[in-house]
Parts: sequence; C-alpha cells; structure tokens
Amino acid sequence: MVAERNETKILLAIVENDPLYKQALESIFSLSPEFELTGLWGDTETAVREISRRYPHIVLMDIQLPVIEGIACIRKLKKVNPAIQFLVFTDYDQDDELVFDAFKAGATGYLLKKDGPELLIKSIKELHAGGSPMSRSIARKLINFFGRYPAIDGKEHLLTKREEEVLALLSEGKMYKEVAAWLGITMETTKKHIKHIYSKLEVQNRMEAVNKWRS
Amino acid sequence: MVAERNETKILLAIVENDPLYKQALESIFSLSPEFELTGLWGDTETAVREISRRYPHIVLMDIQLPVIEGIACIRKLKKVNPAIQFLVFTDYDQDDELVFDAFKAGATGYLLKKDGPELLIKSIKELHAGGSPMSRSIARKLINFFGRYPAIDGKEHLLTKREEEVLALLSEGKMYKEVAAWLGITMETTKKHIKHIYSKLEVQNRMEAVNKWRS
DNA sequence: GTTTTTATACCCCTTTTGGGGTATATAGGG
DNA sequence: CCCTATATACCCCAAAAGGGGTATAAAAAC
Repeated sequence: MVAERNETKILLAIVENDPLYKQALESIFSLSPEFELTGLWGDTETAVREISRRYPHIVLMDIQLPVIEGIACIRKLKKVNPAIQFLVFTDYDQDDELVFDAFKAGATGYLLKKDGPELLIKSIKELHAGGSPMSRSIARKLINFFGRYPAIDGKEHLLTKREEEVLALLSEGKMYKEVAAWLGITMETTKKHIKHIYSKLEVQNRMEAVNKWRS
Repeated sequence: MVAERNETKILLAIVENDPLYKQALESIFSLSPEFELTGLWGDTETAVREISRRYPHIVLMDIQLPVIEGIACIRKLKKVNPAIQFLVFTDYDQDDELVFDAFKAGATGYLLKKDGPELLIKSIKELHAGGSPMSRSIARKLINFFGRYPAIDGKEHLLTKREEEVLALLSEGKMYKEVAAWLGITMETTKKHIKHIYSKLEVQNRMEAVNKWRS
C-alpha cells in the first residue's frame, strides 16, 4: 500500500568534502539507472541552502573535521525536512559520542568509507526501504550503548491518571478546548498535560502518542 | 484545585424570539439567586455576536421557524466555544430529523415549552451538572433512532487508492510534508487529498478520520 | 463524445497544535 | 522538614493543520 516507490528512482543528494570521493561518488550514482543525483555539494553551507529545492529521499553525508559541523547540518536539515533520510559516510568510528550524536541528530544510517562502494549502494537501498544500514563496528557500539544504562522502562506508571484521561480524549480526536471543557480545566492546563505526555512517550504529536500508548 | 469557576451561580444566556416568553424567562432567571442572566437575545445574529463576551455556562436556545437558523446557531457557537452547553427550548417535537439535527449540532438538552417552568429550571441545573435533560417524547425518539438503521455502512470504495495511502501515512503521525515526501507529491496536493478524505468521512481532523477508517 | 472522477499544483486565510517558559498549591516520599 | 511529582493556570511564539478557493490533465464513466 505504500505506493509505487519501487518504480521510481531513488533521489540522492551527496555532501562530500573530499574532491576525490566527490568525483568517484558522482560517477557511481549519476550513471546508475536506479539513482538520480539531485545534489552534490562540497560543504554543509551549500547543502543547507540548496537541499530544500532538491528534495532528495536520501542524503549521503560525509562527516569530517570539524565533526560538529556535519552533525549540526544533519540536525538542521532533519528539522526542516524530516522525510529525508541521512546516511553518515565517514572515516570516524572511534569516538562513541560522535556516533551517538549523529543518530541523535537524525541520521538513520552510518557507514564507514572503508566499507567500499558495493556496501554503500546496498546501504542506500536499504535505507530507502526503511532500514537502518550501518557498519558492523557501529552496530556494536549501538548495542553496547544500551548496556551503559539500566534500561529503564516499567511503563505501568509512565503516565499519571490525569494524563491518561487527557490522552483518551485526544484519541477521540477532540480539540484541546474540548478536552478542557470535558475535564473542567482550562485549555492551558490541558496543553501542559499534553506536553508532559509527549515528553514522557518521546513523541511529537497526538497520533504518535495514541499509537504508542495503544501498542 | 478544580478551577474556580462554578462554585457560585449558573451563568445563563437565553436566545428567545417570542417577546412574551422572553419577558417571562427574564423574570424567572434574573431574580433567582441560583442563576445569573448574562445574556438575553431575541435573535441568533445578536447571540452569535455577543456570546463570546458573556461566557455563559448554559445557553437556553429557542428554536422557531426557520428551524435551520437555530440549529446553525448552535453549531456555530459550539464550534467556537465547546464548553457551553445548549438546551433547546422549542415547540417542535414532531419532526425527527429536526431533533436529531439539533443534537448533531451540539445541543445536549432538548426541552419542550409545554413542559413548563419547573421542569425548565430543573433541566438547566441537570444540564449544568453534566446531565442531558430532555422531554419524554424526545428521549423516546433518540432510543428509536438506533432501531431505524441496520448500522451497516457501505464503506467499500469510499476512498480512492491514493486517499487510502495518504490516510495510512497520516495514521502513523506523519506531518503533511512527510506524507508528501513519501508519496513524491507536493504538500499542497497532499492537503487536497486530506481535505477530500475528511469531507468523505465527514470528520474534521486526522484522529477522527483514522478512527472512522479503522472501525 | 461529453461529463465526471481522480490526481496534481497553487492561492488565500484562520485556527489548532506544539514547544518554551514561569508560577502556585498540594500530596507524598525520603 | 525538604524535595519531588502532580495538577493547576498563564505567557509568548512558530509551525502545522485545516478550510475555502481555482486550475489543469488524464482516465473513467456515461
């Protein structure tokens, strides 16, 4: 049901600082019938400026020093165009925090340059299909990360009674002011409850909250 | 902690076309210590214009010919301020559709003028307490209503294929621009599809659409 | 061979939503 | 007794959603 995405090309944009890689990537993707190269930029500033006019499905994002710049670029672009998938393409895999920050910023894939072009192409397809391709060492880091923290959950008393009431009314499609009227509180208080709900469930809107709560 | 709103009087507004009733109602409610008459209007236009400045708890709504006007007035006011409770106060109880339309528009009480002032006062209190007061004949109509239709629904080809795709993405909590990106169309076109979906399903928002479609 | 439906794109506008604060009062746990 | 969680209320602000148009082209229906 998720449409005929398979019939169309994968729209790819590339941010690559290294001129050699830049040329190599261009020759790979500009000629392939499965991809359409909608952008090829050498720096993040140009990328930020151009990307909204190119609307790629995937952005292959080279991250070099300064690392912060690439991460910030992903975060910025992800905020504007949440639909775009970012595949980090870098040499750096030693610094755990860098890797985590990339994912926090919105990257959904993390590939090392040494992995080679075949895996790169495979990863882009995988990413476009909804997957999260990453190099083995990166995957290991992610797994280990969850060992660092006690893996909280519980979930039973995640939401308070009042918050559950609010969420139940939200799930019926009621507007904030209707929820407020129903509970006999002001709309601002209703908003406050909703903000807490979203924060606790780590979601950004009503639909996601309801889905998460129902699941 | 429960909102310092209704410890005191019931704030009542009245829309009554008939001058005689208007006077009678005023004398009843303007003197009663339990009620405070925040508005007394002879026509719906004035009511619509004034009501947001008077913030009543309850609106006693006279419905006369043309019936459509009174119904529309309730719908309009309920949309603006869902917290207000509407008590229909009319002579008409023969036309079933009229009664149902009043409830659909947002009325939560339906009283006939012939029921008399004691029941009127009792009904307003009942409404304010969260109840749904109505004349016996009206209650009967409501009950019978559910026997009228086999409670089925065609539902087969109500939405087009594309519209179903859009709705599926909406049900995941995706923003318009994400849906657009996913389907490879513009956000404006996405909005157009969504408008059609809401119109066909007779709903006003994403949550209601998803609920209706899933049911 | 018109007419209708579907899908697309873009315009206008208002309302709703979501996220960031601050502040008060109260109930409970350390 | 302090401190946190809960529930309430209010502020500001930007983004998203929703509702009203118009218009074009292709496909389906009549």
